Amino acid sequence: MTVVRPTTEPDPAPPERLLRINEVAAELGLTTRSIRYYEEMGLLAPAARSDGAYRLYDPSDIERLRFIKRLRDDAGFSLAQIGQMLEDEAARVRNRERLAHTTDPAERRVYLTEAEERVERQIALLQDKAGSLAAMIADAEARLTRIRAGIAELGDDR
Amino acid sequence: MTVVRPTTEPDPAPPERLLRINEVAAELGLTTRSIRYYEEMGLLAPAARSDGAYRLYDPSDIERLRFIKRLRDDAGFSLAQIGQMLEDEAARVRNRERLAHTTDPAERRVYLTEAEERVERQIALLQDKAGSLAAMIADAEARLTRIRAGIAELGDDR
DNA sequence: TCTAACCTTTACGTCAACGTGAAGGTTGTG
DNA sequence: CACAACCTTCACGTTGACGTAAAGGTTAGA
Repeated sequence: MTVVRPTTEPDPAPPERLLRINEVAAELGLTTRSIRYYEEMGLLAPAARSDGAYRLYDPSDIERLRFIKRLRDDAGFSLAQIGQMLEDEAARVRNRERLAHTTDPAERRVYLTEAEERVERQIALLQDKAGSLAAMIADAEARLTRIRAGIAELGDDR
Repeated sequence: MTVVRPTTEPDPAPPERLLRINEVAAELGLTTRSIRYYEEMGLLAPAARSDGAYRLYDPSDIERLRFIKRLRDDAGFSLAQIGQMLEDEAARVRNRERLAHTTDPAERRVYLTEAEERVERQIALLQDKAGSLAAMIADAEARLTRIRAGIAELGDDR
């Protein structure tokens, strides 16, 4: 697999606009308070601050927040659990810095391998939850079967 | 007060012992406070009260509580959501009475059909949640694939 | 009948996950 | 440069889901 590297860099990258907290909140359907609270709890840190200390979020922050919201709303995890799933934020920031400032394959490999392990742990937790949900569905379906058997029985001895 | 053991009577009927709140709590791994709170919130009502107003729970109450606990712990539903899933408790009590006091197939059919509908709604809600969980797992697996592709890429161009 | 171990209701305390000001600084558009 | 519309950091309020203690009644065994 050979990736073609353009010899002259015409910067095809998008403008990479940083969003302020209210824009992020509106896009994700969160409140600014929640976002700040998640930061307090160590779930994320904005990519940057403006000169006047405004929080500025990059696309990966948005992704992270979207993931947090789904964990909270869809899976029903507590923020503490989510924090464990997202793992050490400080390590993430350090890794982001290192990845941005190095082209050394060895270092990049370290970052990516750590990320791989984190995602694997996430999947394990999600699958655990999905498993117990599946068990509940199976239970409910069994009850449904019993109820329908009762109805059929009534129908038989009419 | 000697308990008669009539050798002549095979006693096919189960003892149908009613449990007090602490016995129920111990068996289910809940606190008595939680059980009383669920009652306050309208999630269940004990089958009976003793002369001295002790709460007395029958097997179907235990089943219901076990279900509540699983919805709370495994699926992460709020008590309000659980209340919706369990639907109108008063209707359940009325139906229990009616089912106990009638052998009329038509009436029994009404009770069972209502139960069927309730269980079907429960299953729908659970499957909805399971669906979004599955989507999250798929997402995570996609990210995992991307990360592994990145690692492979590093391995290739060395 | 007495007593320990239950139970009752009432009521205030706690913790997570925010909501809601207050008091003031920042941005960018006219 | 004025000013509305953002943003900042406190800091206290609220809601859900209980914990915990108080003051007293109930049960069952010795």
